[in-house]
Amino acid sequence: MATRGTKSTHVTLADVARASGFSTSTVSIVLNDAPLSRYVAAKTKEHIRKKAGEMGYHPDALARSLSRRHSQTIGVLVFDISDPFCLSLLRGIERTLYPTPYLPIIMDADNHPEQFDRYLDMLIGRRVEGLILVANWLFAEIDSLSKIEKNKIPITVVGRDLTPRSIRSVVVDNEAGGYAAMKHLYSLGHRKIVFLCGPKEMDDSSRRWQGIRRFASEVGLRLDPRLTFQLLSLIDPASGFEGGLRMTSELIDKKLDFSAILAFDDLTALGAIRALWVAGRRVPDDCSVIGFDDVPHAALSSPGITTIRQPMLDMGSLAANLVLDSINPSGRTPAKTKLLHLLPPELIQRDSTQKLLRRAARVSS
Amino acid sequence: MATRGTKSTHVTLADVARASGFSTSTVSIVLNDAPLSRYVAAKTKEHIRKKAGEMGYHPDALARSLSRRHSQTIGVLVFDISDPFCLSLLRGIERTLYPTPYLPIIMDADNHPEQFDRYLDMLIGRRVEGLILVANWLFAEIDSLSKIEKNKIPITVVGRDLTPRSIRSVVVDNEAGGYAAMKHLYSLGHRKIVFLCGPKEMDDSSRRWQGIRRFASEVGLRLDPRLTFQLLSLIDPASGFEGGLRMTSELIDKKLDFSAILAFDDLTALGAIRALWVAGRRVPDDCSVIGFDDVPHAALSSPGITTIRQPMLDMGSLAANLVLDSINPSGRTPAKTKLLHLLPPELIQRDSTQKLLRRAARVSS
DNA sequence: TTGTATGCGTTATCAC
DNA sequence: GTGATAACGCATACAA
Repeated sequence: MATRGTKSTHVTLADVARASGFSTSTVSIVLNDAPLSRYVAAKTKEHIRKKAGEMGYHPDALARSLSRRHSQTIGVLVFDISDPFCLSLLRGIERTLYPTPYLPIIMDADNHPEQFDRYLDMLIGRRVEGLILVANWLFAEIDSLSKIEKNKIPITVVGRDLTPRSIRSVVVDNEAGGYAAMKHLYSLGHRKIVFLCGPKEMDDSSRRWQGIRRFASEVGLRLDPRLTFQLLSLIDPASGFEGGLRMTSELIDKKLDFSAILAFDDLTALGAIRALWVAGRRVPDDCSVIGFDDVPHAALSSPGITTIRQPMLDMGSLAANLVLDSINPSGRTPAKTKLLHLLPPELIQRDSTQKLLRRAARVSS
Repeated sequence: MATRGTKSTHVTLADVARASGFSTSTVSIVLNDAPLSRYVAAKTKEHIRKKAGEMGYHPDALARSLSRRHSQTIGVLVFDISDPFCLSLLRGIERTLYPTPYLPIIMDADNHPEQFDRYLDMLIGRRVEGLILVANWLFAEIDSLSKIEKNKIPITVVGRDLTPRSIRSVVVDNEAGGYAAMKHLYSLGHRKIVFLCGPKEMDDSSRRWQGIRRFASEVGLRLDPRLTFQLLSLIDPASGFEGGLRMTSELIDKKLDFSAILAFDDLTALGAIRALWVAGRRVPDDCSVIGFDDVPHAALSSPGITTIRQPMLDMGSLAANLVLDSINPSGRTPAKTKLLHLLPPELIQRDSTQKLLRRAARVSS
């Protein structure tokens, strides 16, 4: 009475078995190149393979996972995929996972915490064996993460230090980055430097700021509080641009003297450059600007933006390797058990910064 | 002997049933709010729900799909996720799918055809009920698509017209876009216009070119072949920038006279702007530049780039709706059955184009 | 109002 | 060398 439905259903193992005249077990063994297939006659194998190909058989991954009790998938939950920051990160993850049997499943929370939660549930429901969280900017809803801990899914977050909650984290060394940015500007001769800091709730921002101050104090430079600004915490993460634009415009209106801008990130730098452009000031001739992150954007602007690169490809790769390793601990894990993974940033020199010209007075006359 | 393993396995329906003292069916019915749950005592429901919550029960989506014979997933296969073009597209897809029970599974082929194929197989293997292909740039491997047709999975491609292969396609009206771009430049007074066309293999490019010529012939403008360039087909899609940069530099070296550049896309426009910047020419004062696409980038440059926007959010949304609709045909499908969906582009005026100034002679002296 | 039995497509354990 | 058969976790028709 059953199974005669040729409706819209997929070709199954049983179908192939029937068509090839062998049992499902044999077919399964052959098609998977299982150890036992060594004992299967070459002819049989060939025949089965051919038949399966003809029929367009695609093994049902769901059923397979159920049976094998592994899904062979790793969830990648991105808080905001439109953040240029995470693109290379995804690439790093994918490239690392590609040669393995693990499949990344990418979900994007679109900046909505509820969505983040829902997708997290779905990922758990799909029995991902590991989880990579790409957390950028504000991302407060860590409560939901308790679920994960309950389900003992190995997890790694990248882009945010969650070690206080004992979650393994991969982040760039923001302090070193801030230090490097400041050092770069200083060594070019800049002293009157504007700081466009990120929202204060943001850990990244304060770390970078620490690095900046460390360098300043090392060389005995006083940071002018009148030149220090702070972005409001914005709901829309892309509005670093708006922030940079607004702050810089105000700065120009106030007719304060400065020769360089150190922006919290590249988007903010882009906003600052826009403000300068509107005011008719040229970068880098009239003012140097340095950013942070090295988003794809930074290289494509004119002038190209000097920035502190986060090694995003590497960070993605590392995150992927970390979860892979905690899924099946390979060999003796060197120091992979440690919680915080701090990657070194890199100064990328482009055209938006240059040596301070002799003439010191550059107040907008 | 069995099932007593408290290893690292998940909480199952049976576990909840055992713990709550009811049968798996009752638990299943309650937890799914199935029709039959109307007849279950309120107390029972509450008890079961509470228990399930406490135990951290997450239904196994794999097993569920198997049983229900729907995966409730839609595969989204992107040829190159780092292409800024596709970000908003993904957003459009996600937002449309979010309120439905369908889950998008995003995969990125990272520009590699083999990877594309592999992921396609995996998606089919995971029994996605629909497929959205985000095809940008060159993307020749349509052969693999025969698999999909075999499996009768509803499919929609966006960003490329594949209707010749009778695949439903969502694309911007490139011809209209080219026309609009040309019209914009012309109406600003520009006559000596440089054309930076895309690779000739690319359908988008030739359509845009058609639109350009149509406008030109309407107003009786002769297109100067010496000012017309064509990008080589490049393996790396991001190298539109390089192409624009190189072509424009050569152009400047040749000391040809021009007052505007119509670039095939925003990246190419950005490259052109860089070349102008390097040569010390200002945009838009010395030369207007118009792009195509309106990638996020375009708004953030200084000057902001005037461009022809592809309504990517809408395109994503439409694609998602189309596959949803062919999964379960809702009501009388108006004209959703048609193959080609052409969306209108929109001129976004920013700062990179302006009225041609009176002084005509602008050969680099 | 709740429980029992069966099937979904695979894999794995054992017999033959 | 190959073929039955029992899980895997869930949903559901049918019984009670």
